[in-house]
Amino acid sequence: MDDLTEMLKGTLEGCVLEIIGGEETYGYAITRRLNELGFTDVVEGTVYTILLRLERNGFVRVAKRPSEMGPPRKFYALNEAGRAELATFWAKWEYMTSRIDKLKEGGR
Amino acid sequence: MDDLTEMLKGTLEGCVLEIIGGEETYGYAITRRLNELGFTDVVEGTVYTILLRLERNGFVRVAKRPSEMGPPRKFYALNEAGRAELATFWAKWEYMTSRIDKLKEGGR
DNA sequence: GCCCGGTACTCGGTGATACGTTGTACCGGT
DNA sequence: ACCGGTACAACGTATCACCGAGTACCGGGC
Repeated sequence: MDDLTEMLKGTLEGCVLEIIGGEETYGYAITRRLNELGFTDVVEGTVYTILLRLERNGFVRVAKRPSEMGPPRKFYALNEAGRAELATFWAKWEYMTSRIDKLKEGGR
Repeated sequence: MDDLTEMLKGTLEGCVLEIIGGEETYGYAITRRLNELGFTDVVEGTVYTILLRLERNGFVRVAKRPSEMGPPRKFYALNEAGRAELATFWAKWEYMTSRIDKLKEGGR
């Protein structure tokens, strides 16, 4: 699939929130997960900027833990604000997709 | 619905393409149409920048015609390249939404 | 005749976001 | 000792939607 970057703006952060909401995890693993999901072009640099933004905005709690496979990992988990943000994200997603699907169906 | 601007990036242009694809129309009317559709915050300035971009990228043919309700209007219609671009847009949209819905359903 | 609101388009600048690149650093296998 | 995989951070870049100001055409009310 060719370039999705513009279309992912505003939604990729939501995807990361959803992944973190599912289980406590870390940047490198999140990138792999997104790649498996089909977002093959998403690179680590992108995910880390999102994670730093989430941290700065107070949506996550962070714990640094050693790894057996390399350097230490920063594990992220949603806090209360993060769960609220995730809920608004899905609400917006639902709203937007329904309108666009309506437009696609030739909705007058 | 609160701010959708980030989420609309990359898709709003596709919406405009779809609207133009339906019938030859002009900027002001496209804005009204988007507002009716539910994208209430989309303003004229945004639509005009998209239209100029479409023109610059050779996706539309343009015809200026007088109006009985004010200044002359610039009518836009899709050309061959525009129809192709619209098709790719919907392909990307389909691709992206399916992946994200899978993520939402907890798809492993 | 004059202003005002609605119609219609253009242009310059702003902010947010994903991406590219580079750099740092830990680790195991050869 | 080197290399590839793991793991994070920081810089700059491009694109896009938005905002604001400006220009201009038109009809109706005063």
